Amino acid sequence: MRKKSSKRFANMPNPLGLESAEDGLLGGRVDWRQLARSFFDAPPEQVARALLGKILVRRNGGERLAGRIVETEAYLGEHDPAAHAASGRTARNAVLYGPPGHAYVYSIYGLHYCINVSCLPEGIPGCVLLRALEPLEGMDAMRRNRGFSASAAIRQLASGPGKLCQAFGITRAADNDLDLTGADSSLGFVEDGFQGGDIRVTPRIGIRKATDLPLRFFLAGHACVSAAGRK
DNA sequence: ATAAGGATGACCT
DNA sequence: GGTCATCCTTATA
Repeated sequence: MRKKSSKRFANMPNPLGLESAEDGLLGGRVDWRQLARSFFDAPPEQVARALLGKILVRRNGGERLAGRIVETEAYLGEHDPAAHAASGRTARNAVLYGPPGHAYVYSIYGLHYCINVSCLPEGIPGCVLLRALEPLEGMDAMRRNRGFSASAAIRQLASGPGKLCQAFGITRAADNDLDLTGADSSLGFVEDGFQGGDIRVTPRIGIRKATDLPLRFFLAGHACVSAAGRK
C-alpha cells in the first residue's frame, strides 16, 4: 500500500528513496555513524542548524528508538537572557559549562523534561534544545511511553520538547550529564548522509526574554515540527 | 483559554 | 534559613 506525500512536502529531498509512512514525513533508515565530540565543540547556533536531519538514537537493552531531528533551538552563554546560563553557573546548569556533547536535562513546569546538548569547549556555556523529531524506529515503544494506543499517529509522538523526552524515556535522574558521544552511551546521535532541505529560522518558542533573536531552526513543512510554531 | 504541577533561582531575613 | 515568582510545556475545554 503506497501513500502519497503531501503537496507541501513534495520538494523535500529524500536521499534514501524510501516511502514516507505518513504524509509530511521523510521516513528513512538508521545507520551507525556516531557524531563525534568535535561536532558539538562549536557555537550553539551552528550546532543547532547542523543537527537538523541527524538522528537521535536510544539503546535500551535489545530495544532501539530512533528519530530524525526536525526542530532545534540555540541557547547561548551568560549574555543570552533566555539561557539557563544567563545568571552564571549553578548546580542545575553545571553541565552547560562542561565538555561539549553532554546531555543537559531539566524539568519544566513540574510536568515535563527537556533535553539539550552542551556546546563549545569546557568552561564556556551554551547548548542546543532538541524540540522535535520524526520517529523512525521503535514507534510502538514510543506510543507506549506516551500512553497512546498502537494506532496513534507518528506525528504526535515527539513533536515538542516534552513529548520527545517522554517518547524516548529521557529523565533528568537517568540522563543528565550523559556523554552523548560515548560509544557505550544509551543515547547518542548518528548521521546517515541526509542533508536537510529547506531550513526555516524564527525566534525561540516559550520564552519571555530575547524574543527577537532568530535562534530556532526547523525543516520547513515537516509534519513533526511542534504545533507551537510551524510557521 | 487555561489548569496541571515541581524544581529552581532571586531575594529577603 | 524561608518565601515567592518564574519557567526552553502539554492536553484539555
